[in-house]
Amino acid sequence: MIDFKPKKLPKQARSRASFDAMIEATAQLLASAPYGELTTNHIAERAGVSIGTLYEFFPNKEVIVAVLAARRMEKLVENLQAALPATIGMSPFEGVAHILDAAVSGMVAERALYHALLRQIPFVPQLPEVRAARAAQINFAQMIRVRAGTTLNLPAPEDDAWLISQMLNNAILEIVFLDVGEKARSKLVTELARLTYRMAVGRDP
Amino acid sequence: MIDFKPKKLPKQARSRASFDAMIEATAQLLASAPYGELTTNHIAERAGVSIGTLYEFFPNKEVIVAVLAARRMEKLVENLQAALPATIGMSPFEGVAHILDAAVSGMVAERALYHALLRQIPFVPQLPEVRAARAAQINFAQMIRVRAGTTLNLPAPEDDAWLISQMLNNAILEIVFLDVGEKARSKLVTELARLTYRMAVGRDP
Amino acid sequence: MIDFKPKKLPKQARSRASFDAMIEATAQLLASAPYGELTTNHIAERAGVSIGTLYEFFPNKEVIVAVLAARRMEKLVENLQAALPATIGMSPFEGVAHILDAAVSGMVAERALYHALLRQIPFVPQLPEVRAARAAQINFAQMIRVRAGTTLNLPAPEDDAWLISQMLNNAILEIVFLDVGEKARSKLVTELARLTYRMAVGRDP
Amino acid sequence: MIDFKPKKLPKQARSRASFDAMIEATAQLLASAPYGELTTNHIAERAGVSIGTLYEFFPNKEVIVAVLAARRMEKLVENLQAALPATIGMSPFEGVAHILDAAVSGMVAERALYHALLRQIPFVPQLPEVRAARAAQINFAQMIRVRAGTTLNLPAPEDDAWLISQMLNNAILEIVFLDVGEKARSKLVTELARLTYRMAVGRDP
DNA sequence: GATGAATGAGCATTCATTCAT
DNA sequence: CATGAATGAATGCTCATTCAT
Repeated sequence: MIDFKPKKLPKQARSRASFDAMIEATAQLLASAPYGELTTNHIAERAGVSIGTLYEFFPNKEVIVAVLAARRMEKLVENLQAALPATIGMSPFEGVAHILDAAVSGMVAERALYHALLRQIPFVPQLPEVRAARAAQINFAQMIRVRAGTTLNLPAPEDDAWLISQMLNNAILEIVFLDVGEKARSKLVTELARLTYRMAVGRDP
Repeated sequence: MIDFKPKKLPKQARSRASFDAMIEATAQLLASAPYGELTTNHIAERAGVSIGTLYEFFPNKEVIVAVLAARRMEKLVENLQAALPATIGMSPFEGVAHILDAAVSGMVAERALYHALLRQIPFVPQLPEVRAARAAQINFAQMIRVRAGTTLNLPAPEDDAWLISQMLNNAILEIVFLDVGEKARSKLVTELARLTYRMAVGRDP
Repeated sequence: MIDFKPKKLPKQARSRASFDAMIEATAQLLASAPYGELTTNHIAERAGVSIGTLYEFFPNKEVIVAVLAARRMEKLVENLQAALPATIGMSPFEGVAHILDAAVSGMVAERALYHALLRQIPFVPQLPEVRAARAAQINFAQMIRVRAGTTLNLPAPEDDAWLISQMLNNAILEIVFLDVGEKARSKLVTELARLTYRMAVGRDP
Repeated sequence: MIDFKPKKLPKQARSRASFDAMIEATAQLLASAPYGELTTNHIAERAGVSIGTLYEFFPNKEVIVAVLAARRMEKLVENLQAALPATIGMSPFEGVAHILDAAVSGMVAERALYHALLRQIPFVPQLPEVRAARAAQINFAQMIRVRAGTTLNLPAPEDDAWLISQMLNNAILEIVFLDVGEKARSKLVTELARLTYRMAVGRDP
């Protein structure tokens, strides 16, 4: 397996700035052109560093993308964890909606980037950070159980859980990728929560 | 927008054979290596024609891929239409399961190809034939109404239909991409049908 | 082991010209600058072909050099074989001198090239054609036996033969590399023949 | 001509250590990979100093190699001079063998390094220290005259001396480069001495 | 003295595409 | 219709060297 780790981590302030500039340059480029057009020279140019500097920090192009993906995913997970406490007093349905909204909100601002990252780059979905984020997003059982009194009703728990998590992950992405206003998106999230509740419990909330 | 049409369509038998050979060579190559490694020279070589001949038929690489995608998607739609009559006497739940199974079965044999096509190539999901196939696959309302007596129960019909279709499309793909045996896949399809029924009707079948 | 074979051999006249142009461009460049400064782009430019054409024929830089070395070495062997018949009526001493002269004469015109090839490029001495040429050059026993009546007098035949062949090969090269006139070089060749006779027979011719 | 001198010579103990570390790091690297793969960054890393420090002492890469070559050659000359006294009571043949053995023994332990230095690096053979070492090694006349009573018998003294010295130098190197045991090498040295005696005197010792 | 981040010219190599035959 | 030699812009990456700290 390939090791998706940077060559060296920046220690000094100057390095840190260059490192971040390269990551963010990559984010910008991926948001505006397909992965196939991403080149290390463009990244360096956009970041305002020389190509040599880029290779001081990253052993190859894939690692830059991997680090970028990992960063965004970690931020996403933090968002979700930050959103959890607020669900304490909510009904299961409201709780799910709240979490889904957090996931969607965390990505809409960089729709194009997430599309490139998660739908065009072969190795990104395999990255541990990406898998962790998917897992965090779709622990719907936990979301629904937050409010006691509601029992899950899954005839084939393993399969159902896997299917629902796949569907939620993809639905979240599709909602994110959609080019609509804030309000329409919000409505979709609410409906997604209701459909999720139906899938999990077998009746309307 | 780019025009994803071949330069000229083959009329004579010999041309037809070359044309098909190139399309199928592309399918083989995409099934065994990521899109980024697909080259026109390899396609021509694998197809047993010269690179010059390739450019007689196709204006550029993207069009070959687009034609391949369109072909596969059209075949998929035909599969689905062929599966419809058999659902006449079935319950809604059985009908949905039958259609979903037809969709999955139509793709498993070329899992890797469909993965490359639908998850790695930026422009493929936008192709009209691909959109048509998605639409055909997920007209779940039609599937369920096939059997009279069951009423759909969608509080926000537009949004719910869109969401369910997205989830079904992606779930079908995830099931296809999964590396498991025939039996496990079949069980997943059945469960997917149940979850779909729950989403659409609000209770178990 | 690496395969030092060209990608494809030129068949048509046009190809042949390009192929030869690249080999000879390499010879010119190696004659005027050390191996470390040899670049494929320079070779292509000097040969008047594009860099793409170069890689049509050669899989990498080393192979071009290997083909060049093989060509020169084969020519050298032909030279030696052509020089053999003339030694028939000669004394052993004269015969050796004649062969050595053929070897030296075959290289002086491209002194610098042979220096780069045989003294600076790690893999060249291992090439089969180079080894064959060394073997052909120094079969001194055969040279001396050409004239009957003279018996070799080697106390440790194996070691002595190896040592004499090494010394002859290197002496030939040193004479070739020397920047002196035709006459001085010729005198050195004659003396080398005498010393060789002494080594092999143990007395003056 | 390029000046193969270090920028500044180390005066203090600490500098001295760094200087030596860099030279010896270069020796190690050259012994394990061809000259083309030698980089200043690797030298600094292996020596445990920063790349900046390297350029405090050496103006460029070539000079490091030149200093290394000079060091080794000077050591070789010292070896030879140390070996001379022992030849006083020997026969000419024994004396030559003794000196040749000293030359060979001085290099075998670092075969690969001497090969890189003397056969792969364009400028090394031109260095004054290298030329001096070659001269010291092959003053065979002196070796043979050490023992009175033997007269050299060289018809063309100048040419013969030059030729014999070239042949000896190269034969020594070939024996050094050879991958054989101590015993076989020793036998070759003895035979080389005999052949040398034959060349110089015209008969067996 | 010493450091090491930064540089950028330059290298080997690829590949979509053209066009003379 | 078909060929395949030829193109050359562009890519990922290296490494000798500099210079602000």
